[in-house]
Amino acid sequence: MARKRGERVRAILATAADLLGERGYAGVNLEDVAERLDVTKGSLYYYFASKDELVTAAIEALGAEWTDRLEALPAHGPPTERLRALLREHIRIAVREHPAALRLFLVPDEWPEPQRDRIKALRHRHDAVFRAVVEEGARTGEFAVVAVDPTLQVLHAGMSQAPLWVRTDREIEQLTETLLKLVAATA
Amino acid sequence: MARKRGERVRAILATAADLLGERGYAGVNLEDVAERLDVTKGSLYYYFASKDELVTAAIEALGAEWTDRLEALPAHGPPTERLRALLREHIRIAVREHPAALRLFLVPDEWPEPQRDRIKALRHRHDAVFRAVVEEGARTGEFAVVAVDPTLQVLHAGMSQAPLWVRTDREIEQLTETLLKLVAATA
DNA sequence: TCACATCTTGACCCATGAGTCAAACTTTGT
DNA sequence: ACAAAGTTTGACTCATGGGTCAAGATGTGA
Repeated sequence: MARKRGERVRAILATAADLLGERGYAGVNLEDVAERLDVTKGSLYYYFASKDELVTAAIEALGAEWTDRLEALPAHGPPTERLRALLREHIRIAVREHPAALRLFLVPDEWPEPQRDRIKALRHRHDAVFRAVVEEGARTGEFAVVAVDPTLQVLHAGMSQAPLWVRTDREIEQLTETLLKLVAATA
Repeated sequence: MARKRGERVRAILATAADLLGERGYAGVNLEDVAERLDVTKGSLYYYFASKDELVTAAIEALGAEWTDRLEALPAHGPPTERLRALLREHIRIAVREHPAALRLFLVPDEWPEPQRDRIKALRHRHDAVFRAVVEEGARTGEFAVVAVDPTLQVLHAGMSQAPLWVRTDREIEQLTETLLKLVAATA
C-alpha cells in the first residue's frame, strides 16, 4: 500500500536528516542511517537511487515542513508582532527539534546543479516568509532597517546558529528580542 | 634550518585551511592537500602525526592570526567606533581572504577532547575581543542591549556567514551598520 | 669529498563506505 | 491456497583515503 510506503520513506528521510545534521554531508554514511532504522543498507537503495538523492530529499523534506509551520502562523497584526512570532517559532523548532540543522543546509560547493537548485528553491521559499514581513514593516515605517537584504541575512544567521548556545525558554526570548533590534527604530 | 621548516609548516597549514573551508572536515583528504602543495601525502606525515593533528593545527593557526589582526586595531575611542571597526575588519577578512571559513570552525561533534579544547580556547579568545567592547558600551550606557550573550552570538553568526552573500565594499558597509543596530539605543 | 641530518618519495596495507544483485521473505488480492 | 507484487537481506565489488615505511634525494658542515 502507498500509505505504508510513504511512511517508510518519511522515516528514512527523518533519520537521514538527523544524522546529516550531526555530521555533515561527507560525514554521513548510509550504513549508519540503515542501522538506526534497523534495516540494511540495501533496503535504502530500494527507495532511493543514490546517497545524493536520499540526502537531497531529506533536506528538502525537513526544510519544507519547517517552512510550512512558519507559514501557518497568523498573518495579521502589526509587523513587529508577526516578526516576533516568526522568530520565536523558528528558534523553538531549531532548538527543540532540530538542534543539528545548522550543518544540514550547508550544502557542499561541488554538488551537481539539480540538487543545488532544489535546495536553493527551498531557501528561497523560507526567505520569502520573513522578507514579506520585513518589507511591510519597512514600507509602513514601523521598522527602520539599513537595508532589507543584510537584515534578512543576519536574521537567518542568528536563528540558524541558535542551537549552538541557546537552551532555555528564557534564552529563546532573549535571542528573539535581540534579533528584533535589527528592525527597531533608532533613537 | 628551522626557518625553512617553519615556512613549510605554514604553507601546509594555509593550504589545509583553504580546503577545509571548502569541503568541511570529512570532505578533506590529505591527498588533495598534498597535491595542491606539489608534494606527496607521505611528506605531510613528516610534519604532522595524523589528519586530526594537521586539521586542528590549521584551524588554530588561521584563527590565531585572525584574532591577532582584530586585537591590533586601536583600542581607544567611543565603543561604537571601536565596534564598527572590529565588525568591518572581521567581515573584510572573511569576505576577501577566507570566504570559506564558515565550515572551518564548525568542528565535528565526535572529536577527541584535546582537539575540541584547542578550538574552544581559540573561540574564547576571539569572543573576548568583541565582548570587551560590547560590555564597555553597555556599562557606559552608549549601547542598549537585550543581553550581552545573545548580542555577541548574533554578531558572530552574522559575521561568519557574511561571505555567503556579501561581495562588494558597499555590502560590507551595509552589513556592518546592520549589525551595529544590535547595540543601538532604541527610540 | 665524505658523513650526517633533513626531507621526499612511491609503493604498499587496510578499513571504510557507495553501490549491486540474486535469492529469500512478506504482503496482498483472488 | 496460490501467485504476483512488494520488500528485505547479506554477500559481493570497487574506489577512496588514512597511515606506514624503506629507499632515495637533497642539503649542510668539516
